[in-house]
Amino acid sequence: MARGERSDPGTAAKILDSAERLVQVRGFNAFSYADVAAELHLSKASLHYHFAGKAELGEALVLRYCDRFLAALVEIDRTVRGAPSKLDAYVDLYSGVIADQRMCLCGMLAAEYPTLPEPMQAAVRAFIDANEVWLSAVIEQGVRDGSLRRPDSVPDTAAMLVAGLEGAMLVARPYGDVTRFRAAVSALLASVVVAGPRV
Amino acid sequence: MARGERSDPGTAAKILDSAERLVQVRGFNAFSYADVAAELHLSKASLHYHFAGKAELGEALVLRYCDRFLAALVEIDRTVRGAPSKLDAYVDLYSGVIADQRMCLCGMLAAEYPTLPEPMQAAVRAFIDANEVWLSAVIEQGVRDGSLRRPDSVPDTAAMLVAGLEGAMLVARPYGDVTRFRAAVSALLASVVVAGPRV
DNA sequence: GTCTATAACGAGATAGAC
DNA sequence: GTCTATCTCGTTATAGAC
Repeated sequence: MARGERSDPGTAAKILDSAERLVQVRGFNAFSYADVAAELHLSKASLHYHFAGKAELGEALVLRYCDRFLAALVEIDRTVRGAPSKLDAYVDLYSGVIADQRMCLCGMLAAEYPTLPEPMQAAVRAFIDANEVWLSAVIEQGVRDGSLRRPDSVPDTAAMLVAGLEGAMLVARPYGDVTRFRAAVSALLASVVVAGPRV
Repeated sequence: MARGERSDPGTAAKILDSAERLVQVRGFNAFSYADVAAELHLSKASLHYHFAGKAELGEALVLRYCDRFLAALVEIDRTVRGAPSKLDAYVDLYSGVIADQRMCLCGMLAAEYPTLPEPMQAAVRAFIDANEVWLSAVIEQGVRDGSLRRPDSVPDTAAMLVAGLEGAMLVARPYGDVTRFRAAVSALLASVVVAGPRV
C-alpha cells in the first residue's frame, strides 16, 4: 500500500521498518547498515542498492514517519469531535510508540540534531512545527467550548504539550515501562483539561 | 578545587570539560577520543592514561555532572525561600545549559540509554530520581503555603516538570535559540504557580 | 605524564559477478 | 535485485620510548 517507492517496494519498506526501529531504540548514530542487513538476512551491498547511503536512508525514514504521523492527526480530526478526546487520541499516538520501548523518531533525532545531514534536520523541524500547529487548533477549539483551559498563550501551551510528551518519553526510557510516561502525561493533561475524566 | 581526582587534576578535569561539552552537543555515541584529543592538543594515548576507556570516561562524566547538579539543588535550598522562587532557580539551571547550545547531559544519555554501559545507565536513573524527589519537596512546600497548585499528585506533578523541562530542551535544539525553550517552560510554570509573576 | 606508532576492529561505501 | 570481495576510513585501545 506504500505510495511512491522505487524498485521493489517490499524490500525497501522492510529496510525502512528495520532501520526505523533501530533508530528509535539506539539512535541514528548508533545503528549501522550491518545491523539492518543482519536483521533482514541481506548483504550491506543490497541496502546500498535501495538507499544510496545512510543520509538518504535517514531522510526516507523521517519523511515516511512524518507522513504517517500527520496522516494520523488528520484521521483524529476526521473521527474525534471534542478537544479533550482529540488530546487523548494524540497522547495515544505517543503511548503506542513507548509501549514498544521506542523513542519518538523525531525526538531521538532532535537529540542527535547537530550531527544529522541537513535534509533530516529540516524534516525534524517540520515535524515539530506541524505538531504545534495541530495542537494549537485543538487548544483553540477547547478554549472556545470551555472544555480546555490554557495556562499560557495558545502557542506556548501547544509548545508545552509537545515538550511534555517528548520529555515524558525521554525520561521514561531508562525505566523500561510506561508507568513513568503515564505519570508525567497524567499531570500534563490535568493542567489543560477542565472537567472530563482522564485516561 | 576538584575533590578527589587521581593523577594530575588539571588535565583530567580538562578532559572531562571537553568530553562533557561534546556529549551534550553530539551525544555519547557521536564523540570520540580523537575529538577530545584535538580540542586539548593531546594525543589519544594520553586520554587513555587518565581514563582507561570510553566507558570509564563516560561514567566519570555523568557522576561529576550529577554531583554538581545536586550541589546546585542544595545551594538553592540554602539560599532561596519561597517555592515559586525555588522553581525559578531550578529552571535557571536548565536555561544556563541550553543557552550554550547544549542538551542536559542526562537527557542526552536518556536518549542513548540502551547503548550505554551499565554504570552510566544507573547514574542517569539516579539523576532523574533525585530531580523528582527534590521537586516533590518543593511542590509539597508550595501547596502547603498556597503558592503552588498541583494539577495531579505530587510525584506525578514532579514527573511532569522534569519531563517538561527535559522535553523543552530537546524540542528547542533544532531551532538553536532559547525562544522555544522559554515558550514551553512559561506555560509549564504557569500551570503550577498560583499567583506570582513569571520570569 | 605525554608521546609515536600501530594493532584490531567496525563503519560506510563501491566494483563487478551472477 | 542480490551477492562476495574489497577499499578506505575512523574508532577504541595498547606497546613501548622519552
